[in-house]
Amino acid sequence: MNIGEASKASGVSTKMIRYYEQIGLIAPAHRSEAQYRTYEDTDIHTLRFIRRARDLGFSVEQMKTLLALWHDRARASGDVKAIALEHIAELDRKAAAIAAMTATLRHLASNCHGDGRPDCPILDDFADAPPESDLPEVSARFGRANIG
Amino acid sequence: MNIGEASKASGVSTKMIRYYEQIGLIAPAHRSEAQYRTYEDTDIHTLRFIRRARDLGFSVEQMKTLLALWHDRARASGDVKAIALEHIAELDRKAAAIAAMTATLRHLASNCHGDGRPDCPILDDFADAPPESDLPEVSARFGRANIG
DNA sequence: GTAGTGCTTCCCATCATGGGAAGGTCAAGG
DNA sequence: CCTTGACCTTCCCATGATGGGAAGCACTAC
Repeated sequence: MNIGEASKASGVSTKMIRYYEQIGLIAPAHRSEAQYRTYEDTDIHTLRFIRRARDLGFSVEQMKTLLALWHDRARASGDVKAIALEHIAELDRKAAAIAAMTATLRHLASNCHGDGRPDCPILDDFADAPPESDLPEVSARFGRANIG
Repeated sequence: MNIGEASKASGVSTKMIRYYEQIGLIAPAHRSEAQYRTYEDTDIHTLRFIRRARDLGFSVEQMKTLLALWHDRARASGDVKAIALEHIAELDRKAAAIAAMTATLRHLASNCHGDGRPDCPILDDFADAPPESDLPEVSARFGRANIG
């Protein structure tokens, strides 16, 4: 199976398959005589594993660990669960950051009549809200939310 | 006021102040004889505005528009509200994507006894879950969630 | 044998942010 | 007056995961 077929079968783009190989997430693919990468069913299985983990928001680093645990038949399920729980906690933190943003924005928007008049509480808030040091809020605790 | 003081007064790092100037989000600062950037209170006001918008998750492009509207005394509040609502919708989409991930992960983790035994439903799911085309789920609708 | 598709590698872009080097400037204290 | 240290300048590079695209082979179908 060439890389294009492997991509279709796994749902991982050819670009990403090559990238994952380059950074060592997956082993270098076998090559045909013409240096084409070739993939077996087991490789597709691995790629699907990666796809699934990626869809659940795991980073490449986490996937490296998960793949190692997957290949280690003697691993402790607690090790896997710990990674999952840590990731859940991280996602919860991001969700909380987003929720805080939307709550503030919804409040501001609800006070903005949103018609042709220039008066706008949203801009007023942006211009006059106290700097974050006054409120130990989300952005202070979690840093810049890289969710944009 | 030099850039360091402006940074402390606004909560925007010196690096980012220079960057915002470079990409045209803010006007080039006045310079001292020694080419040091100097800032007035009005500049700090603008930087705080940016800081606030950034903390609420707005992109640089959105901030550009918001700043333009802020400086336009004749703007319609509806224009501002539209941007805010669109941003809220985007944040809600991301929150939904995160919620879907955590729901799945929580379910998998709850079925994982998480002790020293190797049996692990989490890895089993990763290895055997059907490819995403079977389920028109979050990742398919919203693309790769860049929330990681 | 040629057209078209697929593969290869290599470089560049994203977005917002930080790190760090090399060198100029300023204020305080000896 | 000169040194020291803190500050400023510009320039380059890195992040993480992903895509775009070019130049050049390889393969397939007709």
